[in-house]
Amino acid sequence: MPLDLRSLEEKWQRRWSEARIFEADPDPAKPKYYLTVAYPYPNSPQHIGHARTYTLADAHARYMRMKGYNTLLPMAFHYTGTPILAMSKRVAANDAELIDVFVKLYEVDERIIDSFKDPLNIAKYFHHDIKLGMQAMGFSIDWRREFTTIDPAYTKFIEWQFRHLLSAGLITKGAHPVGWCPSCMSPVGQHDTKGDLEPDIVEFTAIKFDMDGTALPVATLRPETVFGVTNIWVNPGANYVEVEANGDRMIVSERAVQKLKGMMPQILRLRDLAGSELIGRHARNPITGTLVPVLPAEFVDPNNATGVVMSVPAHAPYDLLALRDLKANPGIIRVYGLDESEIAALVPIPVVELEGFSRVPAEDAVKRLGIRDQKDPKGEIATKELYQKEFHLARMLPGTGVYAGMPVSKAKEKIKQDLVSSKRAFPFYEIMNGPIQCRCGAEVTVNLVDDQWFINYADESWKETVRKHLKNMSLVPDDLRQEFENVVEWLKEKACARRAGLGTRLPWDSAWVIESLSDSTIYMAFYTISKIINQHRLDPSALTDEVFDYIFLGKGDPSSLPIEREILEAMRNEFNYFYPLDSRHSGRDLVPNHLTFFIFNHVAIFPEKHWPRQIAVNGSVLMEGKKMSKSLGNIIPLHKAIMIYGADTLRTSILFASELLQDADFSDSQAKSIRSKLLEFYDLACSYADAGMPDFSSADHLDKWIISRVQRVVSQVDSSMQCLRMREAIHCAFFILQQDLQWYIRRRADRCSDPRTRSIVKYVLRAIVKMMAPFAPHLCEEIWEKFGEDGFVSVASYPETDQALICERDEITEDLLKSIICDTAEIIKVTGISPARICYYTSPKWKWDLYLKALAALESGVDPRGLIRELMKDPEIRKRGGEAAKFINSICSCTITLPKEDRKKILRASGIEEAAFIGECTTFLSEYFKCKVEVQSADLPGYDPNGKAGQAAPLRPAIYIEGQR
RNA sequence: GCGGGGGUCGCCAAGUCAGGUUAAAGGCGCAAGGCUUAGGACCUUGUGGCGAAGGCCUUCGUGGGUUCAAAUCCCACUCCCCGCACCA
Repeated sequence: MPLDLRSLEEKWQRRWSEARIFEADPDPAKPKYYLTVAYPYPNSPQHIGHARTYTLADAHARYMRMKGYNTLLPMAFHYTGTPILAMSKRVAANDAELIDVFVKLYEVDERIIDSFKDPLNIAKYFHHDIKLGMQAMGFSIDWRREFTTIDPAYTKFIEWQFRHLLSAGLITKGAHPVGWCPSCMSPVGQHDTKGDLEPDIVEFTAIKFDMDGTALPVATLRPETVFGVTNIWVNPGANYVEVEANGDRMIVSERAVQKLKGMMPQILRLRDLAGSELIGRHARNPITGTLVPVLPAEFVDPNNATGVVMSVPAHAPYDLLALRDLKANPGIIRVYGLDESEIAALVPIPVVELEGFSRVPAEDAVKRLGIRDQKDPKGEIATKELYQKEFHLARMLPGTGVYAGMPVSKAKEKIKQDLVSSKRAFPFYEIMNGPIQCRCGAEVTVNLVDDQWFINYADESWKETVRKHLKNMSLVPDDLRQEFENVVEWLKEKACARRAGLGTRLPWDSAWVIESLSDSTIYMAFYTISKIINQHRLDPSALTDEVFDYIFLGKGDPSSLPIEREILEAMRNEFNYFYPLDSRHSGRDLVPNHLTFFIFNHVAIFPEKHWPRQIAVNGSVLMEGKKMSKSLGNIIPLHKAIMIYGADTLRTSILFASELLQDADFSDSQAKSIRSKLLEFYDLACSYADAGMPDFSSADHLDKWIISRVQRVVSQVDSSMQCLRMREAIHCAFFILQQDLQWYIRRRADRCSDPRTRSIVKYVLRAIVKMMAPFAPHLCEEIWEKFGEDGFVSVASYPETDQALICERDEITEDLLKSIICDTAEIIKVTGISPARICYYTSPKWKWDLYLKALAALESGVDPRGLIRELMKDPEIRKRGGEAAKFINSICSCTITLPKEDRKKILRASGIEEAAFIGECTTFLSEYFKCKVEVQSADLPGYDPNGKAGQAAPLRPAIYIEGQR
């Protein structure tokens, strides 16, 4: 009858919970290990991708627990944010697409979907679902510490954190552009738009050219070229509007008026006018004072930015082309009554110099690409190319005042700042990937929020502290260090609050809700006290700043605080015991934000001794080689996957799929194979459950070999686990060691039921069970119990290597046997002989001497190039002449390529009694090849019809096979 | 553009930092044999090419170079993925 994995898993989950083995309390007698994983956002069920991070952390926790640490792994739920709110709005609006996702994909009962109009119900639903999944996966979590980020106590904690940041001067306020829905009157993120488009906001500089008291704001991405303006372009066929904005009069395109409303509080529409009305008028360049004409150009897009463009023909291909087109078209000049001579006099004014280009780089670009006129689509390419080259490589020319000589990349920022601060220009924001629609149907605009709160991650002294601490932190894997260092450098102000969503209100400005990446930076500290808050149902109002100051910082007088002294001290004690955090786990997508914020906030709030020690990061999960996505329909919800494969299989498969940072490819066939391997292992273990304790003193060669292998594997797996190389750990503990065990059993074919053999097999199995317990804990508990062991394997001690049980000589000889078999089999295969008699000739003594000499020489540092010469020095060898020279040649190449460890091993064994050993194996060998097997020493071979004995080398006996082809 | 990661023998994937355990682990798939009434599972073997003796040849994105020795070190090129923020 097949083993019912699910009920077995539930049984052990129940027993763990009853025995409370994963509940960790401070214990001064034991070293602690505290690790956390990023808590989930409950807006959808978790899937296999989420499971990877959690399984990794859990296996890590289980390993540390077995290593003797008082290990704490807590969990909470991140309710903060807007996506849940957005979903509830869509439910309220009866959005069929979303409801379909809930019902079909997430398998939510249709009857409760109506309750999802309340965002809290969505969060609670998936919170429950995710928690059940975590329990079904067997995660060793201390659930007494669970909380959500909208619990009043947590809210108090976040308020405390933010007041600290504020008083440390790390909170700033400023203007910030956001994607905005004018109909919903709220900011839009990716999840609020049709097609889940993230608005790509780009900042133009609108430079005000004065035209008789009314400004023409020319929008540009290249404000540094304002020195080279020859004219202004407007589209004669477009509609323009004169408006009053902040007391300024200006003329912009019809479409730009709407956009301006988001950026300026007061927009008054004065009059409409056609673009053509502007043609022929003149406006003054605010930086050079030059008066330039307004001219017509079709390439000007009234839907882009202000719809008014400055013309810099020296550096902008379109401007150059449009000017050329106009000059070549006297008809147009006449239609608008323009001054032909004035236009003829307009020539490019160079502003920057670019190596490899003439004074008018736009000319070069146009020529090289063979662009005809302003309608040619290649103009776009030329513009991009020139923009990039000039931005990175060009310098400002002497005619540009204080900016002369500056690289363009610097001058651009500087000029923009100067123009804006002197009110000669203003920033104009445009959505580059637009038009984007809000889910409500309205078109998304840009809104300039001018009272946005920021956490100032740009603060230089803060960064410096973070840099220093980062150097002391362990990063797993360390490959990520560079990336973290880069992120610390790039980080700027982070908008830390929004107008909507679930979460904690800013304590000093209740119109704002702290957003999710900002309220999740130091909550690992909160777990240490949430157990006590939950147990005592503490009144959140008692959690004052002073209380937190005392618990987390040791500040203030505890007797004056509004919490019972005993409870207060218990909280302080929990924190002091478990902090600092020993390891923080998360997916690699959180490196540029959460994980870095986590370091920043810790160093800002806590004293140095409580700064985090380690970050462990894992890659994501692919399904059958493809990225998981709703549209591909290849997202398997976790609870479904557990039903299909079982928790142990899932855990092992995910961790075995790839090493830490790589994306792990989950495949059905791989998982099924892991499951059958686990079941097979269970069967094997059960059949040895009643074996006795091994007696190492009576061990023979083969026993010593397998015992030695166990030591090697244990030591390898232990070090793999330490650096979270779980794939490697499973590989060695489960696959490699089991292969060795198979070999052992096969070699013992004749004496498999012998009690000594059985006790040795059980000894190996016991080690595998322990090493596999972090990965397949339920199955391992079951075996552990069958083995008659006391207690849970989950809290048993991790296996240790016993150096005294490593037997190098037995390892060498067993390897020798395997290589003999391999060689013999190859000869049989190639020659097609069906063997009747196999003779082995072991190496003569003089070859062994020479071999050891070669090894010793290499070990003492002799250059491989000089090895032959070194060996030839020996007079004994020279006496042997050609035979020796030939042998030396072959021995050199094989000793040089021998791994260092093996060289040492063979040297330490200083020779092997090969003939005696192979002699012991003849029964096995003749069984293996189903023929007669004999061994002779090549020193004096008795039977050697083909003269093979001369080929014998140390650990490489000569082989002679007789038989029919 | 800036930054990060990656291209390994059908697929997945170790190995690269510390060059020689490497024709290159392991898993999957495939094939043969064993077991079985059969299937599944399991065990053994094979899975670049050639080979009538354990060998030889070619191979780790491409092209060069360093070295007694290169998947690994250096240079150039090429292709793919991911992040760039207010959003979890």
